[in-house]
Amino acid sequence: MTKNYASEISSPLSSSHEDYLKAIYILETRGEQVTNSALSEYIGFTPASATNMVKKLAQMDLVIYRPHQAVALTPTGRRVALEILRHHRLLELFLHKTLDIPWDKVHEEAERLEHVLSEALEDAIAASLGYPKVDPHGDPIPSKNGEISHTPGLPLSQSEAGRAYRLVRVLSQERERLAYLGKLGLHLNVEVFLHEQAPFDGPVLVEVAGEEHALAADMAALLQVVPASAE
Amino acid sequence: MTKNYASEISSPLSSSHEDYLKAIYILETRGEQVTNSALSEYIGFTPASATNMVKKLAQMDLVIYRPHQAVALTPTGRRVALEILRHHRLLELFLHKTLDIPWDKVHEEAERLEHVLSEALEDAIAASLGYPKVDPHGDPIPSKNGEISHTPGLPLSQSEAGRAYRLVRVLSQERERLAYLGKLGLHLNVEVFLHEQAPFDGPVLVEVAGEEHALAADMAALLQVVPASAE
DNA sequence: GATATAATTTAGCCATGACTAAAAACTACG
DNA sequence: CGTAGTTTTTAGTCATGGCTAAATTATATC
Repeated sequence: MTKNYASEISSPLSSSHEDYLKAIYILETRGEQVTNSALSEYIGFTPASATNMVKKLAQMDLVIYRPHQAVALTPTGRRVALEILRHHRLLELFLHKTLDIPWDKVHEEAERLEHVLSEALEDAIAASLGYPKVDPHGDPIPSKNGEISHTPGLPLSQSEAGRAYRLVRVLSQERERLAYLGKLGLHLNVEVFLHEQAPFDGPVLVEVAGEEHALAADMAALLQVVPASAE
Repeated sequence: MTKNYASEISSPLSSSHEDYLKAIYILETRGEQVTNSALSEYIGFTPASATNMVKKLAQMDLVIYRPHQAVALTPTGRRVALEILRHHRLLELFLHKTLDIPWDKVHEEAERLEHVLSEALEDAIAASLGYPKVDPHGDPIPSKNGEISHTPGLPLSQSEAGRAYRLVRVLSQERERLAYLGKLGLHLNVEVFLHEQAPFDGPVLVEVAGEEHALAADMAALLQVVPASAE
């Protein structure tokens, strides 16, 4: 299991370590405080287990932990998290483009593969895809040295009606949700026309590839779009 | 970690379980008795650890274990071993053909990936490669229902001099050895002309792509060839 | 067939990373 | 500002799968 972590890391990290760091990273980017309960709920283990692991990560200088406080990644911890995220998103795109795995299935596959991806394989995959910037859901792929771009786009639910947009990101990894969107033709980079946004968080009427569909408001909130005219 | 094991298997298997079963399978195919020491040496753990695991595998009806006797796979155990071997060899070929990973590096990569390959991914890979029969070293790929073919071919070291042969299999996974062979142009299916086999296990003089090379006898013994004229 | 040597197994230890249950510490409200 | 309720931590358990050291069993030789 060849790893690429910042050379500062002494002990090798298990998949568990990596999963926790990735989870903390993702929760951090949501802007919320990474409380113990948020973390434990996200990773699907008990709060006691989360505390336990967080303390270990703190000993390795991957997170900053003060009892009863929100956890935070250290720079090194963030590097590790971003490397795993890079693995994950490169794998998602690779599986999608090279093996035609549908976008609603790539997440769970990548979830397991990301921990056993060598440096060499990561590079080969990135090269074979032409050093891509986003995965099949529009999530940005961190660069090899831990930089990550901000994807532009606003929620469809907050966009002006009567205009055309391009779908640039879907903020969900849920299989059923993605499968549903896919069936409507709502793939990445597809053009959608926003007919109407019903008030009081009512359904959103969109047209995709000539067909009209009504989307639940919270579904539309997950669809990040840019005006279709833009570039 | 979606698994494909014969439905008879109750508890899920860890990578360790799978590694042991694969090791036992490989040792069995070598014809030798799978003693505890042979097994422990092959997998690189202590004999005590091997005994321990073999007893667990016996409880799961994956191997037959009688103290102080050679271990043997049960039909179910063989199915599991063959499935992992299928994963391994499909992955080797996939990495080699799709990502241009050299044949001397694919083994160690596949070694980690084979345990986290889902059924769906296995199928997708097999399909994308056109349901191949052998991996980049000429090792046969077990079929989905656990059949495995016998590769024809005889050791180059035992072949008649003055004739042309085609390399159909290399019986080694050692990185350096494979890298060396690759440098000489000795890849799978390449044509070689056997000039001379020096007596008393002396070097073997071969011609590959116009160049002549002297191979150590034990190296030549690992090269399985068929007469070049054959089909 | 006794005994030396080699192989195998047993017994017991350790780290990992999950868990439950109970204790402790925060928060918020009356 | 004290107490109820929630969150977090602690303490201790368990299974896993390595390990070492010691006991046992097989084997092989005289």
